Amino acid sequence: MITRMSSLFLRTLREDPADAEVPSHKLLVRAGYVRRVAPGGYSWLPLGLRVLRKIERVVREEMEAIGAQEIHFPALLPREPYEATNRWTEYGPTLFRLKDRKGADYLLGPTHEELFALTVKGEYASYKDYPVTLYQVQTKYRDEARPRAGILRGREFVMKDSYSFDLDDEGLAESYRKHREAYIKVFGRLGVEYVIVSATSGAMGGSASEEFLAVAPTGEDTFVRSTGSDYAANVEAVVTPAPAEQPVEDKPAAQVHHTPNTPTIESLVDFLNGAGLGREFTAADTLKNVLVKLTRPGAGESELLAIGLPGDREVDFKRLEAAVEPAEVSMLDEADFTRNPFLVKGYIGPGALQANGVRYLVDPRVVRGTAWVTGADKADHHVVDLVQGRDFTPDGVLDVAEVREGDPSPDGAGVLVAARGIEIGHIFQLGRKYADAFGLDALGPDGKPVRITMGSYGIGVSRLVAVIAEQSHDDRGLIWPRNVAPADVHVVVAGKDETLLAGGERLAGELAEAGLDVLLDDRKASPGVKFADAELIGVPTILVVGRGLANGLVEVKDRRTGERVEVPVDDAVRHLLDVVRG
RNA sequence: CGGGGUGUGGCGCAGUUUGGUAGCGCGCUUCGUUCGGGACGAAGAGGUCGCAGGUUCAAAUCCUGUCACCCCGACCA
Repeated sequence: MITRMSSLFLRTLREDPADAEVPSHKLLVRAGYVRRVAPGGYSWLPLGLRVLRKIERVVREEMEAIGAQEIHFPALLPREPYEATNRWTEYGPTLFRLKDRKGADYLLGPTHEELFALTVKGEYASYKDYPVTLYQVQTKYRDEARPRAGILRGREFVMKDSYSFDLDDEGLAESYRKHREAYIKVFGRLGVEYVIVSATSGAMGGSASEEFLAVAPTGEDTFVRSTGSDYAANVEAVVTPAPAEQPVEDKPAAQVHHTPNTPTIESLVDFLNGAGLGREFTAADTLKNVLVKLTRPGAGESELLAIGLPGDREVDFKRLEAAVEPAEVSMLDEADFTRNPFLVKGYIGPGALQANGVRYLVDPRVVRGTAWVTGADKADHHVVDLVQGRDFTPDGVLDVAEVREGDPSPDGAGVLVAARGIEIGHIFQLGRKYADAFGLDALGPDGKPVRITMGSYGIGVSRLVAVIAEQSHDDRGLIWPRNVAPADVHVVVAGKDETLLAGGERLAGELAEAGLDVLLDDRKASPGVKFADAELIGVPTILVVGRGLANGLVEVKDRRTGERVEVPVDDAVRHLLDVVRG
């Protein structure tokens, strides 16, 4: 196929758009792949649509390869199924809701677990029908609080979501494994640099879950990996190893000390070390008690939650939010302290919390037998050697302290290092949450119903366009991997001479004849403009038909390396076929 | 939702402090010259200055209100 730039619906921009910050956003707009129409909403222009379609094709091929069958739901959905799973409420303001003319509630689907479960329930009733995996490539809607970075994070985006339905846990594990393998193939074919990390399951519910994160400094997710093993996890999902429990009997008795003007950890440690207690204290010896409010979706009232963690750590609010999902977290205000006079700012200890029925959860490092310096619930007083399991017993463990580079890896091998990533895929073993909600059963061989177990698997298809651009560009423009490039070869006619144009046309025709997609720059622009546009657009191979043609030579340039070779015109097609087909 | 900022031809911006009826670059049209790294000359087309109200002889500019958008933070494929 030949695409002539003289008639292609394309206008490149010389300057970066004013609203773009990240490279992929700037370049996709400048190169004429996408245009913004609304906050978080983008039009796909011809070149952009080609890249999107190529990614979709790779995704479809790998889904079909594991036996998944494509179906397609409406994006506009009725409220009822989401009411049944409580997600109409739990999804919160991120759900796009609208009313029809009769006042009935609708939503624009953010993800389609409900519909898939209902559809399978409607068609299948026997154990002989299972397992089955269905998928769709759909436009999804999420009313993001703040869309940003162009199509990296829009309110409308294309997602491939698939769902597996199995009779038992072993089947689910197998479906999950197949998806995991399929995703590895997809991202491999797309040339994306990524990591697979343990993840939290968020609003979807369910248990086992892993994320595929594309490595990019502009990413919004932080993940860690171990220097000593292949352990990797989203920071939200890092599990802090608990130290061994210790006996409580041999610990010195807890003692309350007058510690004037020590509302912060730093001032407390300074004071203790000057107090002549006969030992050195560090921030890690103190137990900091942080209070937050939790609001459950649909509930009007919030409840207090106290988190106890070593004084050298902060609460990581992303980890906290992930841990208490779907509840919302907020800070306490002055009114909360007034209402709860037992909370003495800067001197809060486990004693008053538990005496007043505040749920008290501690960091995994705060195990039985450990001794702490913590607040004595009285201004200017702290207690030293308060021992977990003897002097206080928390209500449970909550692992939400910040994760630092250099922390030991949870698997015991190596230490953690951090990096940024963009979520491009997520696989879940959902379990029976949705099957329970809809009573999705199969009649077993013994005549008894078997509750179906589900998996849910997503790929951010449109986001991948931006992710690839983010990972593959230079200061001149985009550099597409072969499998997703909008064309195989970009033929630049470098000059307005009729014989050059004729030569370019002829070569383009031969290349197309040989099965390649050709982008032919037959415009009446100067060579400089054409070269610059070719580099901006980013087709991996550029064929220059220019001054050498008089001597029977054309030039083949590699967009990525900049390497150029002259080849005889008569060898050009064969040479390019070799280059393109690798 | 908290903080910061911006609305002026298709795009990027100046003009607003100090009111006098809109300008620059890119892009676009026509003609000529040019033609391997974003050419040059000449002539053009294109703007209710976000919206509403007010002050004034006169408002892009001052006042009031309002809307929208962008960026940073809290949320997610």
